[in-house]
Amino acid sequence: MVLKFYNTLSGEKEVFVPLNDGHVGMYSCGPTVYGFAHIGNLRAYVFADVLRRYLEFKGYTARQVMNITDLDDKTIRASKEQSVSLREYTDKYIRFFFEDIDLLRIKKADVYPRVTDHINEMADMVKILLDKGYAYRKDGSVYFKVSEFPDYGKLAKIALSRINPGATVAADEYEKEDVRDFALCKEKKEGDPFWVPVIGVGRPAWHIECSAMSIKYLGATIDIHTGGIDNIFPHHQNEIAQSEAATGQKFVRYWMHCEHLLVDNKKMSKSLGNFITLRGVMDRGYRPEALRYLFVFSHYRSRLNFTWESIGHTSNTLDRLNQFVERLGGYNSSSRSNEEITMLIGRTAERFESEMDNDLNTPGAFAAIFDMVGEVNTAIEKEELSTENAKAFYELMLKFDSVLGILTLKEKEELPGEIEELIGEREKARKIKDFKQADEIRKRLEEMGIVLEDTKEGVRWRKK
RNA sequence: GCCAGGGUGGCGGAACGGCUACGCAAUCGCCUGCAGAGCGAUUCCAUUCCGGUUCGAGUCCGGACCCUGGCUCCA
Repeated sequence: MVLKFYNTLSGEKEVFVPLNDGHVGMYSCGPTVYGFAHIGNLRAYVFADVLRRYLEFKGYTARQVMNITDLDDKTIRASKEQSVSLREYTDKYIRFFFEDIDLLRIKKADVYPRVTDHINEMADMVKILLDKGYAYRKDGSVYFKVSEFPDYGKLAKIALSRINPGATVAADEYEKEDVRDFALCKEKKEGDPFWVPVIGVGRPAWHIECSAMSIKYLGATIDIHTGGIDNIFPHHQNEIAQSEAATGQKFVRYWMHCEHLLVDNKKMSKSLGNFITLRGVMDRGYRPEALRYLFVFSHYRSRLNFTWESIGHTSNTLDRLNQFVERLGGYNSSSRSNEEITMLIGRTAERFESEMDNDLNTPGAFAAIFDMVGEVNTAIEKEELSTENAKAFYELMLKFDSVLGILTLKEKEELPGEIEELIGEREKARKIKDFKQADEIRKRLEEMGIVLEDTKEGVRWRKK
């Protein structure tokens, strides 16, 4: 099976071959920490997470870097408004960011570089660009000279000649030589932090940070760079120009972008009142895994329409998947297996992998899983599933979940003695068909948060 | 205005030009002391519209309508 990814740069699915055998270097555009992340931002992080987990599933080791943008107009303005230091202000939202990704079971990247910790690296890079003639100073700012970089526009598929300078901005509003040029460093402003001592200009602009930090932690050329689709232009386009101009080497081999998330078919915005955060989802009583499932269930290159109805459905599916896996975990039967069911294990594993190999086709992977679930349930019903089979399916589900990250299996925890006793009492009552007593105990347990389910293999409990 | 990507059942969401994806919801039955889970069956004219190519179109071509994003330093 061949792993393929859609590369924004070529506009095609390409066979994935990392630069170094068995190892993948990836950079993911991270948060600007001036407020809570909304679920659209979170989708992009979950996408990067699934990608990374799948690379590991395939046997690669991955080194992942995600930037934290703590220096930009928004963070500066907000920290000033609240009269706290920039650091103090952004620390708060960095904490929230890490809480969110923990809740969504996103694996930690290897490095989370903060922009304010890498001013020197950026300055060095700007200096190289100035020395090489790719950049120029103008009134205290530094700009990248787009006309010096012939491939500019290739990623975004915008021809330089087609950029219409006067379309949206008045050309003479900016003191650039060419309106298409973009800022590497911004002019010093009164009261702003200015941290580019090396070249004596204002603070670095947005785009340069990803280039400088990516090169520092992953080298001049990386395998994969991820981000939201709205980063393609100008952000990623500018990253390519800066980085390749500075190093003379290819910057990114595979560009992968995640589509937008819509809410009720509309763009999320505060004014529409459809700005949703993970906390907002949880306040409505949904588990973080339900949101993650919604993300993972759709393809990353499709727009995802979030509705409260859809996340409600999602929750039900998750319950059933969890129960299915738990049922397998505790399965014990004298049933003999047959060849068909044994072959289903390998067949499903293969299907899962070939779907995922196809540019992370998670919806297809889920179809494989659900087909298997149905067949296994039928086998249980027909008493054709052996204990060994169940164990194999159980392990297979856990393996899939190492990529998907949606199952919440109850740990094999001991119940308090009191509850154990009640369950025992209820079993006794059921044996002598004292159902009134049995139902009463079940009700009491439910009030204590324990739900009982009677199955062929005996009574099972789960937390409410 | 320009550029790019889209419009699939009640909802979500897949699909090398070809064989009911899948999930959720709904209805009925089986199982169960009951409940839950599970199983079986079923319902619903699903591919935005109009033409065309083809033995065959959700998929390719042309046109229309609608949606989303981008269009340079946070408009």
